[in-house]
Amino acid sequence: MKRDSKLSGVLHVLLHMLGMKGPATSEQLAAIMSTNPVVVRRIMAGLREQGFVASAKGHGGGWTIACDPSAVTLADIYMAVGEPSLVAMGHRTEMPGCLVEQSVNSALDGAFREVQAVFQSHLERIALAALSDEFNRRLAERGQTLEDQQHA
Amino acid sequence: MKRDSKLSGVLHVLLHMLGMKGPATSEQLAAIMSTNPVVVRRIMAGLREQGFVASAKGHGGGWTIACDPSAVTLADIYMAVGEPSLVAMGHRTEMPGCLVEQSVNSALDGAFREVQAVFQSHLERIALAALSDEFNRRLAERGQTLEDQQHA
DNA sequence: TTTCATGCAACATATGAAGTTACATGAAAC
DNA sequence: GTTTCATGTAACTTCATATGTTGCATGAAA
Repeated sequence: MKRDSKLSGVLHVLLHMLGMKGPATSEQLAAIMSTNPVVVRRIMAGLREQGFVASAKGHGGGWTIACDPSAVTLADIYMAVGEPSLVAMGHRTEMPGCLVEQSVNSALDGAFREVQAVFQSHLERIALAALSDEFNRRLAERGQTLEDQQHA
Repeated sequence: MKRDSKLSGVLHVLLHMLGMKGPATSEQLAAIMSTNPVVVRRIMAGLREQGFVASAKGHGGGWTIACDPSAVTLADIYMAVGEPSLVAMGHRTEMPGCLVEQSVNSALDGAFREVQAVFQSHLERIALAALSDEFNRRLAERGQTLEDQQHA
């Protein structure tokens, strides 16, 4: 299965934005993620709807953080990017008339539901600010500056 | 992402086999799963390697259960079909030189690892026989016979 | 009014699971 | 022993879908 990397991508972008002063354009963010500006806008649209970031058109426009990073968790971001399904496994048919398949599906669905709940509760425990702190710890460990990373 | 349904499919097949007397051909099992005999053989190959089923060529050949269903868990079957990744999410790049991405990846990987462990431990708690019992309970509830289901 | 930026729809590409075809191998029936 | 039936497997095709791309509309600042 092709894995969904929206959450990974948007977190990457957000952490970079936390280390920048002014607004960042989609083009700048796309360069950081090695992708296309349109992809950035697409992913950020969900965050804008939830008020985590703001966007501005025209000269000097771009994206800015519009929330308190210590009050927003990875679970919030996950939901903002559309809650892409964590689970890569599924059923052969979704409407089984076969009782065997019903038994199998209900057993597996139980596991899938548990797993999805564990995942979201794990993400709830991590604030954006905590991720940012973790990054700064790594930065200090290497003796690098923030600037070094904006172009990595 | 296209979801992997090997585990769901093979469990469906195994439960049907538990309710059959003689060997079942790939063609019969494929009919039950509404798929192609080759797909059945491909999935069953892993189970044969682990000794959970046996196969025989020629007249009267086919697949038979070769294990004690109460001693084999869904986790065993999951491993036998190749441990397809449970997680449908991933990273943008697997070898990030960027420290931001490293921080993001390590946070998400933590969640993914936890989730995968929870999943497998959930499966370990369900024996094949338990699934089969569950099926028979549903069957009785409906007042049907096993035969009805072999053709559903 | 020109330039820069987002907003968004429509289309293109790439990846991987599942389906399919073709043929080799080997066992039972005759 | 040869015909029939079944698995074993490689190679190829199909299909779903995440991501990438193009094109154009909208609106703000210079």
